[in-house]
Amino acid sequence: MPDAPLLPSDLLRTFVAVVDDGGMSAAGLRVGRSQSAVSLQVKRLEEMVGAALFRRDSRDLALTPAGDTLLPYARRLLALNEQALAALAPARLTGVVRLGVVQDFAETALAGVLARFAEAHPNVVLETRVGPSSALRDAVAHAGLDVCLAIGSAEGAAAARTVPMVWLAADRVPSALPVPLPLALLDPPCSYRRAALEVLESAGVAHRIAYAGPSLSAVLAAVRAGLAVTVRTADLAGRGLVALAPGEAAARGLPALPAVTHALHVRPDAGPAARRLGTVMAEVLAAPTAPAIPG
DNA sequence: ACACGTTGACGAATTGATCT
DNA sequence: AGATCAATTCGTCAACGTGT
Repeated sequence: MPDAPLLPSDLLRTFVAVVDDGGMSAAGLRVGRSQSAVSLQVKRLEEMVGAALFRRDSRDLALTPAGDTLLPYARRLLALNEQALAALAPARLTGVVRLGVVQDFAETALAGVLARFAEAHPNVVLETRVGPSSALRDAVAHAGLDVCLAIGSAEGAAAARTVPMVWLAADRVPSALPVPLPLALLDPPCSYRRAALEVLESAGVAHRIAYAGPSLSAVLAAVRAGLAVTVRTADLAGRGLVALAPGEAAARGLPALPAVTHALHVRPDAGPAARRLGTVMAEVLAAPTAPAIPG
């Protein structure tokens, strides 16, 4: 006994397109075939199933009972086809992706992004580097990195979002801060450092740099210890740190801060694995519940 | 006249049989 | 196993038929 014929996916896709679009000409536009090719494909499918699928009443195309029966199966087969391709897609990505992030991102959302990406794309090797925004952007521009998350201009970025800067202090911050205000800041170049110094100077608030260094962890440790306050984004709060609400900050004589832009840059000729990482990170940027991603 | 589907002619790509 | 060639498949284009 001969095997039953297999229904080709392209014929099923055309069949569904004719139903959904209400005609062969429109279906042809959708499936990228001429109208006559669509007509032939429908005819071929009808020959394979041994029944007419459409009733040709004048110019109206209506499904026959056989067409009605086939339609849900066709949709399920096409959906399964898509699912199979989607299931195989992660395994197909291979290669090395070089990612650069600023320290704040390394302290917060990076672990989650790396875990999520590694689970979905186990054959991709991720090389991650932490550095200042300007160096990261330069590296992407000169092919030293494939993807980077930096702060600053969103020009040319694959994705971006703006997040408010906040004053960070130790858990039990006193209602009256010391004068001059002790600050813990990263060494320049640092957008947060620049913003903090600018708003304090323009507001005429006396201040001194109590701690400065290249390590964000050390800056946060100094704040946690109550030695100083600093400026970052709210997602760094917790574990002994609080983000002061604008009212709380104003009550302590701290001036309002500007917002900061987080920008995702992807090398224009990056490979598919790097582009996929860029998509994952853009989703993190766009997610309303995701932690802020400071630079 | 126009829109839409069908049909026939033709060409390119693919498949399968055959040969070396 | 690889090369060759005829048969088959499937696409487009153009002409045609039909209904509005």
